[in-house]
Amino acid sequence: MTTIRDVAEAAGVSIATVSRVLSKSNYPVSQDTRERIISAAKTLGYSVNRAARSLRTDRSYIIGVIVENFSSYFAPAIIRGLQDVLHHNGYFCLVVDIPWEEKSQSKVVQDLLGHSVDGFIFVETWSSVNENAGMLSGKPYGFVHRLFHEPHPNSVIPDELYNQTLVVNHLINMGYKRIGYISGPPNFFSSADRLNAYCDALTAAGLPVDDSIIMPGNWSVPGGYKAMVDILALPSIPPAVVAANDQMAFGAIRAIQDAGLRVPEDIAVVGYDDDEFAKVANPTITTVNLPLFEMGQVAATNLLKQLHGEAAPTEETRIRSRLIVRQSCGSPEGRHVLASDYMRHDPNADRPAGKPPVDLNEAPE
Amino acid sequence: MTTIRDVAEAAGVSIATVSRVLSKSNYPVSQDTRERIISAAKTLGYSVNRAARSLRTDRSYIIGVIVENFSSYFAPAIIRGLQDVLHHNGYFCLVVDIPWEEKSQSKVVQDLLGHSVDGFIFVETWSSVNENAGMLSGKPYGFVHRLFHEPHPNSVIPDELYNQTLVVNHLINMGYKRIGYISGPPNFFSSADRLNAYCDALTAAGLPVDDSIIMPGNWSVPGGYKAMVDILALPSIPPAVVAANDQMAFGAIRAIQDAGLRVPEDIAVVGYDDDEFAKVANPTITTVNLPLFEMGQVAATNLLKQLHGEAAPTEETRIRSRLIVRQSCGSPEGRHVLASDYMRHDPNADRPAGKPPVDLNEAPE
DNA sequence: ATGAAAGCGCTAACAA
DNA sequence: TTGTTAGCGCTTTCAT
Repeated sequence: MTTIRDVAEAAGVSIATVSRVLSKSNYPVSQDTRERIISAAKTLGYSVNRAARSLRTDRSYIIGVIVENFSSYFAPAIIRGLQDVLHHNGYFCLVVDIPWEEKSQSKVVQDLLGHSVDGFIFVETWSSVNENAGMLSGKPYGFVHRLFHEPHPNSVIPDELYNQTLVVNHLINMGYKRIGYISGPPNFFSSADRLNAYCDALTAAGLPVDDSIIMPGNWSVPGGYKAMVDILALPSIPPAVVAANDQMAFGAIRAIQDAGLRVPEDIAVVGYDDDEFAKVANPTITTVNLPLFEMGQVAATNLLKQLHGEAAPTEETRIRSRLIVRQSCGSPEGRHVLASDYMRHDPNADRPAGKPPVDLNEAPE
Repeated sequence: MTTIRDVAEAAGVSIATVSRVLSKSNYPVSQDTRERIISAAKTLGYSVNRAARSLRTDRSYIIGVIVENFSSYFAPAIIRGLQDVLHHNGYFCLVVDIPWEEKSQSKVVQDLLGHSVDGFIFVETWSSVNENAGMLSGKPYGFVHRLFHEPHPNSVIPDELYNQTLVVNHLINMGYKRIGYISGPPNFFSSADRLNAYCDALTAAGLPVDDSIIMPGNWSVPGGYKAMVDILALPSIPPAVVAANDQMAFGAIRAIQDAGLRVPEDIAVVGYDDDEFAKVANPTITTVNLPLFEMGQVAATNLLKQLHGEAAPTEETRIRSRLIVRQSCGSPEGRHVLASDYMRHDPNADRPAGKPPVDLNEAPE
């Protein structure tokens, strides 16, 4: 490995000067020497030894990211959002996937502190770190996609009220007067938020809230199926149903079809999340996307601000989504959005502009 | 932060002795002092400063994990497998999600080298690092789930031949004599492997290989749908079809049902991957799982061996899967496996033994 | 504007 | 078995 000494020698200056240039301190260095140093560093392929820098400055440019389970639907996109911001600011992420227990969590925090991480981000973590901020030894931290517990000022979550209103209003605007609801399980705060948004949207539109067409679900496909079966057994079936997530919408659609009815002609259905179920269901599901990537970006930005000395946020940050109109709601603009347009592993999705697309039927390179 | 000095003082010994104990060197230290040191470290909440250790030993206990896109279906499970092994051996992962370009890849490698990573693991990376191993400056490395290119001795991949044979043989054992095939796109090496396995399995069973019932697909739901439409247009429709992945099986099933036929009664269908499509399709899909977690574990184990001085593997490591019998093949043991048994975000999946299950309808804690 | 040198916390070579 | 000490590569204070 080439060190700062090699560069100094090559440029004919002292290591102090090299450090001043390469560590981007704003200490004055003459333009001439600066250029000599930079070019010497480049030709030698110099790259700073972070361990040495970290030892000296007590800053590592590493952020500890602690995740409950990043095989979850949510975590990978959130972490990509985090890294998108963090990498652009010179930080790396030590990502740790921890099991549920409290104990292993504090052990991981200890170990990360040993690595001199500059801060922590907790993704989807269920347990009570928020109450134990002390163990983070003063390092800044934040949460993304908190699922339970009280609101925490340092956390970034979806704007459930706004998002759910978006899709309920879409049905209202289409002229539906009776709209059923399949809710999430009660212990998730998002269940309550979404249900409230549904009720408020109806009320705001002058429509009555009818408890008998609000069915409890549990986020799952079969949960949606069962809830829909119950709705179909009602004396008067609502012509439109909002499911609190896409999986339940998927189950509900199947229940409707199994009963010999059509979606959206007989009953319109909408979901929430914009996950794969929404894209490949038949019909494809009108929904609202979960802004996971953006949530990660914002959480990272918040942390960066704290690292630059700003105060931590005093309120939760809520991120808004957008409506995605497909077939299941029956509205005209969604008719063309077929499942057959969807390819999950499309290597061309997210491809940076200007890059040649990958032809799935051609050998690469 | 407490340092080795504080511990030495508290235990009444020199820092060298503390280091000998706490760094787990096998240098002889009397049992008595050893215990005093350990207890002092514990009461002081001491945790080694990795930057200092790393600077001194040139080992960081950090592995650089470079991923093409870890929002993919494959990456998260692989990385969990990596971490499962790595964490148990005291290593952390610096996970970096890089865009497609060659240039950003070598920059990331540079930066990771600056962090003194002890090794590299490339997950799903498409570009040609394997040809540029030089830039890793001699650090050990390995690949997981290579998608293209020539075989690389340091890579861990699914045993495509074994796995595909597993599911084809299941159909053969059920008595099917004519079995169609929907293949993956030609540029993936797994497409060729799976197709070969299908042909070999038929031949081994004394069945003819009929090119007219082998249709090209492209991994996607609509690709499977279209391929199946073509099969259904044949003068003689095979009573069973193997799709090279679950998404295409999902599309094929829908095509069959749209044609007014039943799965599995009229046509049996099997897939490959055991992804969500296999679990929620109607009927649920008989398939073979992709051993992603295990692949991660094995790759990590291989790297660990190299770090301990063993030679790198001289052949690709191929990991075997297991057959998962569900409804779509019509075999009796799969009949009870309903989509309604499936909950994607089941917080109780993978829960360590002895841990209380999470009740989705109860508030946590 | 530049250089000399101290020292971050640790490990390991050498001394006792 | 234990202690003393050099030095890993870097940043930063103090001199010049």
